[in-house]
Amino acid sequence: MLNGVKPTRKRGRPRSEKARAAILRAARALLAEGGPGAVTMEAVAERAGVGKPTVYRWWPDRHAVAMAALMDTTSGGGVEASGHRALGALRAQLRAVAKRFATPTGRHVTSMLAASDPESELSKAFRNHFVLARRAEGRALLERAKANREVRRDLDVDVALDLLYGPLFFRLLMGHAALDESFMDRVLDAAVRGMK
Amino acid sequence: MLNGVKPTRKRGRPRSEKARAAILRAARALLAEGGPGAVTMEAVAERAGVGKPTVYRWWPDRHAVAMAALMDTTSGGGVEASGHRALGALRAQLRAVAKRFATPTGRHVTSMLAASDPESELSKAFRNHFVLARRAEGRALLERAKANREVRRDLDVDVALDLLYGPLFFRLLMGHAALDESFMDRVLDAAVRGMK
Amino acid sequence: MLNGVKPTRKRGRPRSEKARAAILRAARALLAEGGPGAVTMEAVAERAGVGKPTVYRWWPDRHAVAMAALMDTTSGGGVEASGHRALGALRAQLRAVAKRFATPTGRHVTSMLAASDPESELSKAFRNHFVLARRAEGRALLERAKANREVRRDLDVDVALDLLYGPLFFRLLMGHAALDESFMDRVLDAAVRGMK
Amino acid sequence: MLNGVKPTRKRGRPRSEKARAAILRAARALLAEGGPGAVTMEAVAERAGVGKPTVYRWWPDRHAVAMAALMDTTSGGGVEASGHRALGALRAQLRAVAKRFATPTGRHVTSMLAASDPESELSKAFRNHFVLARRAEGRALLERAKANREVRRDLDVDVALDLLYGPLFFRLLMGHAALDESFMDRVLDAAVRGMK
DNA sequence: CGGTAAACGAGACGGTACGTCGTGTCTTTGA
DNA sequence: TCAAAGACACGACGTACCGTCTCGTTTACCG
Repeated sequence: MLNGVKPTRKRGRPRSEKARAAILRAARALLAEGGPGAVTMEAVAERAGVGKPTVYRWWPDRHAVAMAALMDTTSGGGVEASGHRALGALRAQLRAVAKRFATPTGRHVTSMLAASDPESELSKAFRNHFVLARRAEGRALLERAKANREVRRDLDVDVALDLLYGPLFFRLLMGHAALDESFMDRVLDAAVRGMK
Repeated sequence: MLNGVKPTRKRGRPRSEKARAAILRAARALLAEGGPGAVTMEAVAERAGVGKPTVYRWWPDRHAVAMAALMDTTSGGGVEASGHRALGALRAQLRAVAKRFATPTGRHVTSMLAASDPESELSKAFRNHFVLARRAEGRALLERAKANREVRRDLDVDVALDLLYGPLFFRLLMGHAALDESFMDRVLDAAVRGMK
Repeated sequence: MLNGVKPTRKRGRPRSEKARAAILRAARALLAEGGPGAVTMEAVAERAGVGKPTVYRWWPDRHAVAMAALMDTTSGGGVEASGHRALGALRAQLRAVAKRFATPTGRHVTSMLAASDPESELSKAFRNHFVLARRAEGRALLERAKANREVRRDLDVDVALDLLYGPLFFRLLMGHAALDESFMDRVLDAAVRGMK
Repeated sequence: MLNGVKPTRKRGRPRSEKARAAILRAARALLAEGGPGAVTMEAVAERAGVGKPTVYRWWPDRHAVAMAALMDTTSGGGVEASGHRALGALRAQLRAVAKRFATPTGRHVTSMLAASDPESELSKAFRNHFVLARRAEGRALLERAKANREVRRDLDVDVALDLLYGPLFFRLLMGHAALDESFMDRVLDAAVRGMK
C-alpha cells in the first residue's frame, strides 16, 4: 500500500505483448494491401498466428483493431515549431500534414473516421491522434502568431483553424481536386489575406 | 421524345416502377432507423416486399441502394441566388447547407462518401448531388461577387470555395465543435476578411 | 383446389437434391473415418462443397445430420419372415440384426441413440428406423408363433421382445462380452426354454 | 505393499483434498441442472472456485470429471442377498436397480456410457461401478439359485444375466415403454418360465 | 526454522467449432 | 420475359470451450 502508484494487482497470466504486436502488425499489413475492408477479424487472427478470441479479448470489433493498428504505427506527426516566424512554422506544418494525408493511408484514416461510431472512446482517441492533435499544434502556432502580431489580435482562432484544416479533409473526402503541398500554401495565403 | 425515338421494343413483363419506389422507400426507412449499416439488401428486399434479385436488377450493391435512396429523397438543395448582393446569397446558401448537414442524414451522407469507392459512377453522382452541386452554386455566386467587386478580381475561386465548404465537413467528420448556422457566418466572415 | 392432393405449391427455387445427397454422403464418410465426434457441421459443409447455412437450413444440428446420414444409407433391415416356422424366422432376424450391429456403425448408432435428445422428432425417427422397426418385425413373428402354438398363448409379447433385443444392446453398450450370432442363438434358446 | 514400495517421496505442497471435493460437488450440481452437456471444465472450475489446471491435474477431460462425480455420489447399490430364496433376492435386486436407473441420473449414466471411449480406464471403472457390479451381484445370486435348484443346473448364467439386465437398459435407451419395477418382475418371470 | 518445490487461483494463450447473418448468384413458378 | 420467392456457395461474424501455458501466491515437507 506504500506505493499508491500501482493499484492494479496482476492476477493470472499477463497478456502477451507478442500477441498484441503480431495482431497490430497483421492489421497494418492487411490495411496496406486491401484497405480498411480487408481488415477482418479472421484474416487478422490468421495472419498474426493468433486465435480469434485473443483478438476479441482486447478489441471489440474490426474497426477498433484497424484504428489501433494505425495509431500504433504512425507517429502522430509532431511538427516542431521551428523558426521565429509562427506563420512560417504553421505553413510547414500544414504542408507536412497534407503530405502525410495525401497517401492511401491518409484515405484510410479519413474513411475510418467517417465510418466509426463518433461516440466510442477509441474513435475519439483516433480523431485526436490523427487530426485534433495536429489542429492543436496549429492552435499553438496561431496563438504565437497572434502574440507576434503576425495576425490580428481579435482573430477567432477556432474558426481560423477549421478554415485551414477543413479544406484538406474536404478534398480528401471528395477528391474533386488535387491535394498537395501547394494547395495548402494557397489555402494559408487565402485565409491570411482574405477575399476582399 | 414523342414516341418514335425508342427503338427498343419491350418484350415480356416491364419493370415495375412500383417495385423501384418501394425499394427506395424501404431503404430510406432503414437508413433513418439504423444508419447506413442497416441498409442491407435482405432487409430492403423484405421490407419492400420484393425479391432480392429485383433489387440487384436496379442497383449493383447495397451502397448504391443507400445512395440512391438518399438522393431520391433529398432535393439537392438549390438555393436560388436571390438578392443583388452575391455574398449575401452565398451566406444564405452556406447556412442552408450547414442546416441540412447538421442532421443524422448529414452524418450518413458523410459516412457514405467516405466509405464508397471514390471511382464508381454512382459515388461520383452522389458526391455531385450532395456536395459538389452546392459547391458549384457557390462558385456561381462567387463569380458574381467578383463581377460585382464584392471580392477582389484575382481571387482564386477554387481555393476560396474549399475554404468555405471545407470547415463544414471538417466539423461534421470530427465533431470537435458545434456545426450550426452561426459557425458558417463566422467562416464566411473570416474568409472574407482574412487573418491579418 | 380441384386436386386436394397437393396443397403446398412450390414457390421459389426448389431445394437442391444434389446438395442434400452431398451433405449426407460427406457425413457418412466422416462418421466412418472418425466416429460421431468427427461429424462437425464445418467438416460436413466443407467436404460436401456446400455452405454451412445450407446444412443448417435442413438440419438443426450435427446430431441430426449424422442421424439422417445413417438413416439415409442403411436400409432398415427388413428381414422377411420366410419359412413356415415363425421361431426360425425370428432366429434368422435376430442373427441378422446382431450382425448388422456388431460393427463400428452399430456402435455409432447406439452412441447416437444414447446421446440424442430422446424427445426430438428426428431422434424418434432414428430409434424407429434402426431398432423399433426391427422389434416390430419381431413382434409380427412372435404373434405368428403364438398362432402356430410355437409359443404359449398367454405370452406377454412386449416383455418377450425386450428379452430378446435387450441383451443385444446391453452387450453393445457395455462391451462386457462378445456380440455375435451365436450369442443371439443362445439368447433365443434361453428365452424360449426358461431358466427352470 | 507394506510401505517400501513407494519410492516417490512427496515434495512440495500436497494436493488439496478440499479442491477435489469442491470440483466433484460442482460437477454433480451441473449434471443435475443441465445434464452431461453442462459439465464443462470452465463451468466446473468456476463453480468450484478452482483454477482450470487444478481440474486437469486430477482428471484428463470433462468426461472423466462427470463420471467421477457420478461415481463419487451414488453408492454402487449393493443389495444384500437377504432371504434364503435366491430368486427372491434377485427379484429385489432387479427392482432396486430399475428404480435407481429410472431417474434423470440413470439416463445420464446411460448417455455417458454410450459416449465415452469404451477402452479408457475410467470408462471401464464407470461401467463396472454402475452396471457390471450389479450384474456380478446378480451372478452370485444366480449361482446360489443354481445350488438351491431354484433354476436348472445347466443354465448358461452369462446369457441369463444379459436376459435380465438387457431389457432394463433397452427400455432406458429407447424409451419405447415404461421402465418400472413391475416391468422387472415381468422380465424375471418371463425369463424363468420361458416362452414355451 | 527457513528453503524449496509442488499445487494453488487466476486468467491469457492458440485453437476448433459453433450457429447466425449478409453477400451476390441461380433456378424455379406465376403473372 | 420479368417479378416474387427462396435456395445456393461463400465467407465473416462474435461466442463458447477446449486443453495448455504462465503468472504470483500458498503451504507443507525436509534439511
